[in-house]
Amino acid sequence: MADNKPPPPPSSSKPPPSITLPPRSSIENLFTGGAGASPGPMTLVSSFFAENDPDNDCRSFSQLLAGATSSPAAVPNVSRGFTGPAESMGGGGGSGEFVFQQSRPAGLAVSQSQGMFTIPPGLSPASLLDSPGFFSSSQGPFGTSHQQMLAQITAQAQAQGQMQIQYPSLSAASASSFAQLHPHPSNASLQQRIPPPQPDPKIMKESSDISLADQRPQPSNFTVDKPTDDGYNWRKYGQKQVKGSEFPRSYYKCTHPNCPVKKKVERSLDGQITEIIYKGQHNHPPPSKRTKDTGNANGTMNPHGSSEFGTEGQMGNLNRPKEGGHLQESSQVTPEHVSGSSDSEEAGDAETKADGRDEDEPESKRRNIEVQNAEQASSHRTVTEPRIIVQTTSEVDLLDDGYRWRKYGQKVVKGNPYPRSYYKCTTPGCNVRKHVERAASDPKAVITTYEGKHNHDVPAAKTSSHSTASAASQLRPQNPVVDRSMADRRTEFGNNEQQPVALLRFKEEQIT
DNA sequence: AGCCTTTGACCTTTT
DNA sequence: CAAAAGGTCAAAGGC
Repeated sequence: MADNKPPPPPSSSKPPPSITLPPRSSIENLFTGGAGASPGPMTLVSSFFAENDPDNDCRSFSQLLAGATSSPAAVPNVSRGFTGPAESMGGGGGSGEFVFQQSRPAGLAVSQSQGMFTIPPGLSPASLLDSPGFFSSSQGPFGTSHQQMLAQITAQAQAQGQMQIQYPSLSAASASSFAQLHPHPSNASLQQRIPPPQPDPKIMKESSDISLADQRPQPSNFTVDKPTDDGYNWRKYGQKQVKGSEFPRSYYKCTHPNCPVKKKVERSLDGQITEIIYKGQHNHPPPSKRTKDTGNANGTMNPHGSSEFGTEGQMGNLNRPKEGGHLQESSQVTPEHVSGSSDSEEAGDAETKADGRDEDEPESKRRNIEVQNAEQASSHRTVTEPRIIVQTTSEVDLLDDGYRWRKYGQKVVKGNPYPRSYYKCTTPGCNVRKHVERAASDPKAVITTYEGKHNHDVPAAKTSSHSTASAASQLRPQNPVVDRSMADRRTEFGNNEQQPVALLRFKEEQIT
């Protein structure tokens, strides 16, 4: 503590960064709850989805997507965008319960206020990490993308001030693959930075049911000694057993003087990082010569990079000048995220306020917490609750969740030229379904809604592969839609030009 | 010597 | 207002 003295209690003064959805009327509507009360996670979700229209689910998503992706310009405000809603989110209104077919959004992992990214159990982290092709060709252009993605994710986390990355059960595999992919020190940084590949404990718990756990690779692969090694230097200042989690949570602070950034890391018993939550933004560049860190990353993957990205506005200066083109690219590519996510809680306080975000800080934070709690709570093994994932462009690859899907329907939703498609898990006995919808405004933006929980492991990769590729390939889904979207994204990445604004992906899972 | 981790206690926030 | 949970402090010890 002495090191940095974060202003007052972090929690109180810092507003949670939020991922933002562009302030769209529709979105607002969604959130408009009415009551001003701070919405609980559920409420949040409910609000999120609540709509009058019977089709609302669809529309909501579409709208959301539209809002999210539609105007890049909007993106920058995203964070704030949510703010509005957040306030209005009150929930109440609708509170209603959002009913998505049978599912109820219970645990919403949306980080509206904070930027929380949750990768639902069904989703393979691998997908995250790997993009079809990306991983396999880790060094190829796509590889870069992949890295960028990782960096972005991490960055967003930082940028947003608070990020939660959860990895689904699959993650293990992916993680391992990931590790394999990045055996080198330089890569190591990635691993460390992206400890994420590890399965979310919560999810794991939940999913343990799912059994993906079985597939978990040896933690050793991705287990990072220092979960915290993300390019910055951290000092552990506490550890505690958190109630909803069977795993202890460790608290880290950036050792850089005056840097308010904190990080909470949860690890499974085997040492795998199950969850990392960043708070605040670094107000300094990552230690270039991280002695400790293994290679940190060549700048390319700096996690901070992420922060940098994210913080662009705030930390713009710090932005990494050259993190290999990758970073820049990514940063460029995802300014939106950044901006959107950029809000950070602590670090960003001042900035945040400056942004205008503010005011709700406490609330937002609270909300964040709620959301998290909700997740945790929901994450119990009992059920998989629906999760909403907000992804940024870079995360597009996430669409690939590693499972095999068969399209069984398609429908055109009003207001959206793109049909949304219905898929069923092809595994016998598995009733999981998934709905994929593209944003009207941006076909690249895809909302995926999952229903049910897989009762089986992720199908092995059809093609085999090597380590690196393998993971990716394994996870790679065969979902056409996914592929398409991914393809699109890839294209984008390849071009580095498109910067999709924000890709929102909503995933919902429910246990029967 | 410096830095980091560990860990029990204390403080803050939430319910 | 009280209890519970989360988060932080700070001394002690290790590397």
